[in-house]
Amino acid sequence: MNNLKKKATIYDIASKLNITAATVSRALNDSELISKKTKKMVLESAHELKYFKNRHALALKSGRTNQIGLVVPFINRHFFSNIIMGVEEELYPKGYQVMIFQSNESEKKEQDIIDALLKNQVDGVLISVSKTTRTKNHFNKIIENNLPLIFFDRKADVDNSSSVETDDEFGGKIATQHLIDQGCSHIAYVSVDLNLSIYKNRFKGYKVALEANNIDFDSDLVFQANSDVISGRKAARQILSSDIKIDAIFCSSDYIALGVIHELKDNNVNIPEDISVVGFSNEPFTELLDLTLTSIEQNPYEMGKSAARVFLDQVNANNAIIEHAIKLKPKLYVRDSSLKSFQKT
Amino acid sequence: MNNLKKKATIYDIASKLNITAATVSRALNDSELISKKTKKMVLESAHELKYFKNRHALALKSGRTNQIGLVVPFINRHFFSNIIMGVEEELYPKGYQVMIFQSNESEKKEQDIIDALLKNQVDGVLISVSKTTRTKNHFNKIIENNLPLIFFDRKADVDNSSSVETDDEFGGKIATQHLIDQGCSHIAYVSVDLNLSIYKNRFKGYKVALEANNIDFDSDLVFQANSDVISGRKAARQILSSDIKIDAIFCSSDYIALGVIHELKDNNVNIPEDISVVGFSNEPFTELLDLTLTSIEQNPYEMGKSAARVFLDQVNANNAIIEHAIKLKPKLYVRDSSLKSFQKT
DNA sequence: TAAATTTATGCAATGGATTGCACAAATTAC
DNA sequence: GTAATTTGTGCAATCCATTGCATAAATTTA
Repeated sequence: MNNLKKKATIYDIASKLNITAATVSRALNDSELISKKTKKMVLESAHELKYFKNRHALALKSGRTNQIGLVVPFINRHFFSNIIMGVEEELYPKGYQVMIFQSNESEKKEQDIIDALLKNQVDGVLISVSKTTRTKNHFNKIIENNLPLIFFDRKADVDNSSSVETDDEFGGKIATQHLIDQGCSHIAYVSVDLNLSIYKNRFKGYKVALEANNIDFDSDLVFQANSDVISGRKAARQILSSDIKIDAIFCSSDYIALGVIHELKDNNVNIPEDISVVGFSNEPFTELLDLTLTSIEQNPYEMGKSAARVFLDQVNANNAIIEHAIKLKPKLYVRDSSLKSFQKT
Repeated sequence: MNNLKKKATIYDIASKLNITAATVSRALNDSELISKKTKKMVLESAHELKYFKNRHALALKSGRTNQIGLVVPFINRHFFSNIIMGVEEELYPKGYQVMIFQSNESEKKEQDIIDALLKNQVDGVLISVSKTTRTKNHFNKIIENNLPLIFFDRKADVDNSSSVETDDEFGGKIATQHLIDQGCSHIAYVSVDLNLSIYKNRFKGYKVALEANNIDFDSDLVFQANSDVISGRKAARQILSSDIKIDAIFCSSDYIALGVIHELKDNNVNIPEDISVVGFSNEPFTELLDLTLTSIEQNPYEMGKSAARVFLDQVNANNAIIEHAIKLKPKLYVRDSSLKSFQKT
């Protein structure tokens, strides 16, 4: 009943050719101390018998698994799922399996996942740190095991690790510069928690751009919000109800920008004629809106690829410690919400 | 330099307690032919030494890997990434690792992935078939290896496999019924390729609902489109330029619905007063629009959980062949685009 | 042609856990 | 108190591939 075709092993090849498994192994691994004739025979037989190395035997023997752990807060976020795509695309052809885990933004879960990964003897860990994480003992464990540790998007301060991030300051700068180029000079900034480095850096870019254009920074133009639509609406209401004159709003998140737009429209403010709006992240919905939203693309796919390459680099250097700190330049996508010359056709 | 803490093995426990590894193994596996005393000692030592079973040794010995293959067309689609979440949530606590792969809608890649999975000796495969897949030899290979094969969302006709799908006919029916309940009687239907079973079934549901309400089906009200915004616009233009009177448009995809809405608005058609619009899939953007879109939620997260449970069922039955064919009921989300009583505040 | 090298292969242990079989110790039966 | 059971452990093989060491075969050197 059970007609499983037993998988071929090096012993099958060996007995077929009347040689030993050791010879077969050497032939398959391209050892120099094997005759060309034998090598050829072995490779042919291997092909015939549809032989493939058994990952688990290899892992058991070598301690290396050709698996890496990839930890993200949530896999169903556009940003992270595209990072995953990039990582996979880069590592799969090199024979690595990518094990994906979600921390759900929980430090406890993050710790558990890392324990599990170490138990599984992964060859390295790529991780985007959970928002609630305050300690870094679990990250150090990875380093102590002499495994490559690469942070992407959100990093922790861990010795001997690498990181790939968005150049958020640059993103903040080009967004602001774009608004200035459109003729805006009273640009409000709506930020998410300024304690988080990504938002701090976007804010910094905003200020840098203002300064570069000789526009005085005005702290009254800075507002705080959470990264959601409701918060965006609230921020817009606050802006409108103050007596500050404004001709643009730069939002540190697309969701905030969306809320802002809804609220402005409800108050009969013309976008972008009266007020221009720019978001951040280039979420898929930005180009699906009636009034499409100008935003900053972080290119998560490239971030994933980049993180994967850093990992490969470390592996190729025999896990020698190489600290990469890569910053990827984000890109501005100009759309209806900020293009003053825009004419609805 | 290399201060890797060697991981503890059953031999470490054995020598610490002056017993053999065999005894330790039996104690750890709760064998009945071990004394309570020994069992207790072993469990304590295991805890002390932070012992964990080596997956690879287990896999090598048993041929079972506690890994399953999960194949989706693209992981960065809202629908599929939520399925993945559901699968993980269900299988991770049971000790399974979920290996995620993308077919990119390519039959060749799908075949390669399955070969790789079989090479890796996964314990089962959950897959959503690529759109371009025409053969099923690769699926049969899985069955021949006596492994559980579970299709989700899109299935192929393979003996001894199971499936979890959306009840598309039901979805089509409730969407149509909702429009009828809103007072519509001239309901256009915009379909994607009617050769694909999911669209065929949605269409069927549409017709069933019409019939149940004594509305004659009119084939002139059926239009074809691709699942994107441009196609939706085109379909709407076609509908408007014909002299057919219409009071609702049921679109078999949210992207089509979005294009339809854009086009209708551009032609000063009031939604939902003049024409109601309903989409399908409940994409995240549907509730972010100025005019939110009524749609059908397929609950991919539950689909993933359900598929995982079917897998566990088969495993628990010792891979005995159990053919599940599950249909999940989708749910209607009523929003602005179809609610006639809707009043903008 | 014998001796010294080089080249190619075999032997056997290793990595970690499981399990059928054998056997010793403890328990029960008579 | 001895025989018959039952219970608990140990031994050793197995899963598959790798690799240090030993050795046979082929080649070169003298």
